[in-house]
Amino acid sequence: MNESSNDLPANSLAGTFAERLIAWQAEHGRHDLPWQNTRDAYRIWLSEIMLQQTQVATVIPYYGRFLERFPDVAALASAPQDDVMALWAGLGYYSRARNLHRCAQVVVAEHGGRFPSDPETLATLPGIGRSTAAAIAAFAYDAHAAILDGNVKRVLARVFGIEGFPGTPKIEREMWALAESLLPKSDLPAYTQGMMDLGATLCGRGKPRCGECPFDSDCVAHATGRERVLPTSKPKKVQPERYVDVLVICAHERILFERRPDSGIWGGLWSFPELTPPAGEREVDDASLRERLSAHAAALGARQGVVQSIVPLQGLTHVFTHFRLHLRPWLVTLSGASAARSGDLRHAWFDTAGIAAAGLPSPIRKIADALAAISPDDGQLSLPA
DNA sequence: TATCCGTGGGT
DNA sequence: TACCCAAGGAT
Repeated sequence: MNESSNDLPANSLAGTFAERLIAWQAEHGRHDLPWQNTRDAYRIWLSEIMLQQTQVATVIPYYGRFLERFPDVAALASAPQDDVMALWAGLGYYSRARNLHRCAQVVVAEHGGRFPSDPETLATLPGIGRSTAAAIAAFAYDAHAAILDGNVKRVLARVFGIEGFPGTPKIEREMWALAESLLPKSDLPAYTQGMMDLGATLCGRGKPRCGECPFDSDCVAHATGRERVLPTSKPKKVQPERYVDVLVICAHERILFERRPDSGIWGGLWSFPELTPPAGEREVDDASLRERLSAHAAALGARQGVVQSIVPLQGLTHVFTHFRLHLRPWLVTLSGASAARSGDLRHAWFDTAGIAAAGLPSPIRKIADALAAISPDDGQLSLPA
């Protein structure tokens, strides 16, 4: 079947789309990002994973630190997961880091340490979906494969006037077909980079610079004055609120941390032990709350001493994609002569150096940093700043 | 198929 | 301020 027969819009642009994009990329695209100018599939793969749902400027420092610590896939595969998580901390979407680690191990164990060259095989690896597989294959091996990320969706929606939220399966199917029909026969790296560059620079979400665009005269959205409404935005809904009390348990100049389970929010990272209020009992009285806090803290820190004081710290609200989390930290100071070590593998006492090296989610890092600023006199905490 | 999964920047 | 959403994938 001829792929260009039915799925292409009746648009004269279709025949020259790739040529014009490649020419524009050579002249106006980006050529000096840290992960460009290499054919090393490891480096390309690492960048693509970090760039999933994450902007270029955010990724750059993480990418450099990561490569320095893990220069090749073998180094990453043999590293402890905790080291990987610590270098990823702050970047978000932590399942990416766990999948990255697993993927490296699979590449070493099952592919001789070399990334597969075809997109179908790449897409079977952990953390690599259809679009990421196409990007890796195109950049590293010149594969004839289409990407479909946020940039491409925005460009296609505007240039070809595609209505409807691109997150729905129907629109997404249309866009995959269109993206594949537009592929050139050669120059796949330049073409793929061009789609990303156009979407990230001229054809950005906010104010598209249509005057500089190679498709200016052919863009449906521009011709109809719909640059600002295409692509159709995601239907919004009210996000739920969650409340949680966290225990900042301090004893012997150390703080107790709890490793979060792999599944769920902040999976695999270190956080403070938490106390989720019973549903519908948000407004429990202060005394009973303190009683529960104290009991929980005493149970966790039993071998470190007895609860000496409980002091509320500055709370904060963290906004996630699908809910808002209200964090209420309590500083619990234990007193006692014990110098016992931490108990189980899920818990660990960190001093300031340990905190600095640990993989902490951003809001938890923020609370920890604020703690270090508390002087011993007014905070009853003797951690050095 | 819809939901879950972070964080930071832009408007 | 509040909202949108980024080089998406897994379940």
